[in-house]
Amino acid sequence: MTDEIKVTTFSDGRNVHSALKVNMMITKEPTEKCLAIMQAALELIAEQGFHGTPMSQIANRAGVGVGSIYRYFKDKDELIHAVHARVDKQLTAALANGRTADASQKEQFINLVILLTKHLIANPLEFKFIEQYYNSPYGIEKKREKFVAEPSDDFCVSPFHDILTGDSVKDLPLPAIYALVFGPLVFGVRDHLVGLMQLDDDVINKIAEGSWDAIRKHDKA
Amino acid sequence: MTDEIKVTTFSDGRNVHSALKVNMMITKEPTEKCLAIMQAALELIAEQGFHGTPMSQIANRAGVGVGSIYRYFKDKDELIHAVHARVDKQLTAALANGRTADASQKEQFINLVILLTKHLIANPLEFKFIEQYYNSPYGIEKKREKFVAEPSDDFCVSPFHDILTGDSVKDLPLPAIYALVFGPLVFGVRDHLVGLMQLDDDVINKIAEGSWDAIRKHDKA
Amino acid sequence: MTDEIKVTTFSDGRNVHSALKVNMMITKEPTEKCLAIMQAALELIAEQGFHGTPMSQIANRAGVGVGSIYRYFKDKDELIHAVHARVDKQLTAALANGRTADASQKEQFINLVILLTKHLIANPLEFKFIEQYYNSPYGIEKKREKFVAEPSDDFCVSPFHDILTGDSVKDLPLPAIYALVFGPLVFGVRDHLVGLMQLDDDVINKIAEGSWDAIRKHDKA
Amino acid sequence: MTDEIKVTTFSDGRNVHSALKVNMMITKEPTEKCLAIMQAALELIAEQGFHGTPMSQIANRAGVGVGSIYRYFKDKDELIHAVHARVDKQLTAALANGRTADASQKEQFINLVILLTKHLIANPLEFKFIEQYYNSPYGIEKKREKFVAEPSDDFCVSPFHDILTGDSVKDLPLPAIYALVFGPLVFGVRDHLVGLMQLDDDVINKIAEGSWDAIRKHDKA
DNA sequence: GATGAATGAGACTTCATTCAT
DNA sequence: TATGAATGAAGTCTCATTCAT
Repeated sequence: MTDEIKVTTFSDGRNVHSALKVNMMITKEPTEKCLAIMQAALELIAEQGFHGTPMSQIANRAGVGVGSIYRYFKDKDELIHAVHARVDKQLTAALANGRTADASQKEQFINLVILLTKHLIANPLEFKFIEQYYNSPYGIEKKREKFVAEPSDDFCVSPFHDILTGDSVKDLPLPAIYALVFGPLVFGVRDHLVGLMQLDDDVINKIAEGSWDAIRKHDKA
Repeated sequence: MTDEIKVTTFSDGRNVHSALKVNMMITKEPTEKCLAIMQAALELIAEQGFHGTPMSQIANRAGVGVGSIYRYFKDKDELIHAVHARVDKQLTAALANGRTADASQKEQFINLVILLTKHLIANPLEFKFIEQYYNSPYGIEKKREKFVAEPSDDFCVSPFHDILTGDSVKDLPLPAIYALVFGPLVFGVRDHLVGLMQLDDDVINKIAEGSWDAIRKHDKA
Repeated sequence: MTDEIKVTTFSDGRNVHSALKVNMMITKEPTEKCLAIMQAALELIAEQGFHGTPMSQIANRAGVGVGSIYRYFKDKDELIHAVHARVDKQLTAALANGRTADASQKEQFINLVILLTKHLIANPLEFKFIEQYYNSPYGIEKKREKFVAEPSDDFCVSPFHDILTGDSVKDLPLPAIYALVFGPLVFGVRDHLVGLMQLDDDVINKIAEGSWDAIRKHDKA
Repeated sequence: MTDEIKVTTFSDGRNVHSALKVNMMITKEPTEKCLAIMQAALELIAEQGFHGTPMSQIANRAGVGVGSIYRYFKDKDELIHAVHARVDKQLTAALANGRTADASQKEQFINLVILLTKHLIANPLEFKFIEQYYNSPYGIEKKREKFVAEPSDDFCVSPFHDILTGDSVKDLPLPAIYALVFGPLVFGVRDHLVGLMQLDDDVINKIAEGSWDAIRKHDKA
C-alpha cells in the first residue's frame, strides 16, 4: 500500500498531490466549473471515445474556455483519470449501501450483482466510459494496480471481495472468479444498452443466479 | 519483389504464406501486398490502438508505400473493417474444426469454449484487435448488425448456437446466454494476456465448467 | 504583509531591502511589491529567457497575484524594459565609485575594466539579463537610442568616456574603441559564467591589459 | 572526439543519424525545398528571433506547407540546429581560403580577422542568426562542445588555432585569448550592422591590429 | 488595491489523404 | 501499378491579459 506521492506540476509552478486533488475535486468541493468539465468529458468520451473528443469540444459542452480546462487538469490524460476516479467512487458508493450482513452468501452476492447491474444501466454514460477506460492504455495500468495492490478499497471490488474469497466459492485464481462474475455482468449491460436485449428484473436476476452457479461449489455429481 | 521467395515472418510466428492460405477462403485472391498491409495493420493496431498507428507506419511495416494502401482500401476505416473481417473469419474457421458431434451437450460446449479460449490466447494480436474494434465506434455498429440480422452465420456464434438454444440450457434471452458464456471467456483471456493471471489448462477447464454451470438447467433445490 | 518585517532574501544573497535602497535613486519610491516583481523577473528571465518565463511564474516568485503585475507595468514588455533600466542604473552606480582621478590614464582604464568585470561576475543574473536584452528586439532599439542620442550619460559608457576619447588612445570611431574594450570584457565574463574558464584576478588583469594594448597608441615600429 | 550517434526518430518510424543528415543536407544534395526552408528560417529568425518566428511563417516564406517542414526536420529545434550547422560550414569555408602560409604570424592573423569580418558583414543574416544561437540554450551547449572537445575542426576556430596557441601570443587561457579576438570583432560587426558606425577597410584593419596588439607579447617596458 | 480564475488566440506538431512521377 | 513527398486541417497545450470580486 505504498502511497506513491505523484505530484502534478502545472506550467505556472503550482504543484498538487494527486491524492489531495482527487479529494479536492471529488470529496471536498469541486468547483461548479470543474464538475461541468468532468461531466462534459464523461458524456462526450462515452459517445465518441477518447480520441474522438477534442478538448475544444469538451470545453464547448462545459460552457468553458479551452484554457480553463487546463487550470483544473494538467493534461487530457489527467482529466480522463479524474473522470474515471469520480465514476469509480460513485460506483463504490452505490454498492456500499448494498451489504445485507444478515443474509446467506448467495443472497448477498446476488444482491450485489443486481445492485451493480442496475446502477450501470441507470448510468449508461458512466458504463461506457469505464469500458473505454479499461480497454485502453489508461486503464490497463490502473487495473493491475487494483489486483496487485490491496484490492479492498477500490472499484466495485471491495464489497465482493469477502464473498468471492469465501468458502462457498470454487477454488480458482481470483481474476478467474472475477471474470466469471463481471464478464457476464458487463456483457449483459453492454448488450442491453446497445439495444440487443431488455434487461428487466427477471433477466437480471437470472444472470446473477447464473454467475453464482458459475462460481459456487457444486455437490459431486 | 519475387512472389515465391519473400516469406515475411511476423512476430507471432506466422508468415505471409500461411496467412495467405487462410485468406484464400475469404474473398477471392488478395494480393500478397494486400495481405501484408492487413497483417501490418493488425499487429500495430493491436499494440497501439487505432489512433496510435498512422498509415505511414502500417505502410512501413508492410514494406509498401503509403499510397499503395489506398489502392487496396479506400480509407483507413475500410482497412480496419477489412482486418476485422479477416480476423473474424479466422476465428470461425478455428472453431469449425472443433465440433465433436458424438458427445454430450456439456462436453461439446466445454470443448468449444476451450478451443476458443486457446485460439484467442494463441492469437493475442487478433484478440486485442477485436477488443479494440468492439469498444469503438467501428464495432458498435457492426455488432448490432450481427445480432439484428442473421445471428447464426457470423463470429464464433454459429458453432455454439445449437447447444445454447438446446434443452439443457436455461430459458433466457439469447444475448443473456451469450453474456454468461463469452463474458467470462473474454475477461479471462484479457487478464491472461495482460499478465494478471496464468490461463493454464486447468484454469481454462474450470472457467469453461463455470460457464456451463452458469447456463445449464439445475435441479430444483 | 507588513512593510517592515518581510525581508525577502534572493538566491544571490541580496535582499529586498538593499535592492530598495539602490532603487531609491532611480525613480521615486517604487513599492516593495513593485521591486519584488522586478527582482523576480530579473532572476527568472536570466535563467530561462524572456519567452521561457510566464508572467504567472514571475508573480509566483514575487509573492504577488498575476493581476498585480499589471498595476505596476502596462505590459510584459514594459516590465522587461523597467528591469533593464534598473539593472543599467545599478551598473552605472557601481562604476561611479570607481574613479581614481589621481592615476595615469592606463591605470584608470584598467581599474575601470576590472571593476566592471568583477561587478558583472558578482551579479550574474544582471549580466545574463542584459545579454538577453541586447540580443533581442527589445534591446536593439534601445541600443541605438543610446548611441544616437547622448552617448555619455548611459550604461557604463560615461565613466570610460574621457579616457577613451583622450590622447593616449588610437584614432578610431568611438564604437570601434568600445568594441575593442567591451567585446573582450563581455565575452570573457560570458565564458566565465558558462564555466568555460575561471576569471581569477590574474586573468582579469591580463584581459584588461590586453584591451589597453588594443586601443592605446603604440610607438612606431 | 567521441562521435556520439544521435539518431532522430520521425513519427513514421524513419531514423536518421545526425551526422548522416548534416551530410545529406549540407554536403550532399539538399533538396531545393529543404534549402528553401532553411533559408526562410535563417532570414526570419535573424530578424525576429527564435520565438518570434512561428513555423507557419517559415513555411510561408519558403513557399511550402507547414507539414512539409516536418518531413525534413523532426523539430523546430532540429531545424534551428541544422541552419546553424549550415551557416557554420559556410563560415569555415570562407576562412579556409584565407590561410597564407608564407606570411608572418601577425600578417596571417590580421588577414583572417579581416576575412572573417568582411564575411560577416557581407552575410548579415548569418551573423544575426549566429548571435542569437550562441545566446540561447541552443548554443551554449554547442559552444561548450567546441572548446571542450577538439576545437580544431569547427567554426571559425580552426584556422586561428595555430596562431593563437603559438609563441607570439600572450600566455592566457585559450578562452581569454578568444575573447580578446572575437569580442571586438563581433561587437564591431554588430555595431556596423545596426548602423552605429561604418566598418570600412581602414577601420576593419585598425580593429584587427588592435586585437593583435591585445594578444601579442609585448617587450618589457 | 489586490487577486487569480477565466479566456482564446496562437504555437507546435501529427497524420490521413492526394497526386505527379 | 507503385510510390512517397507534399499538404493543411485539426489537435493539444501555453500564456498574456482582463475583470469581477
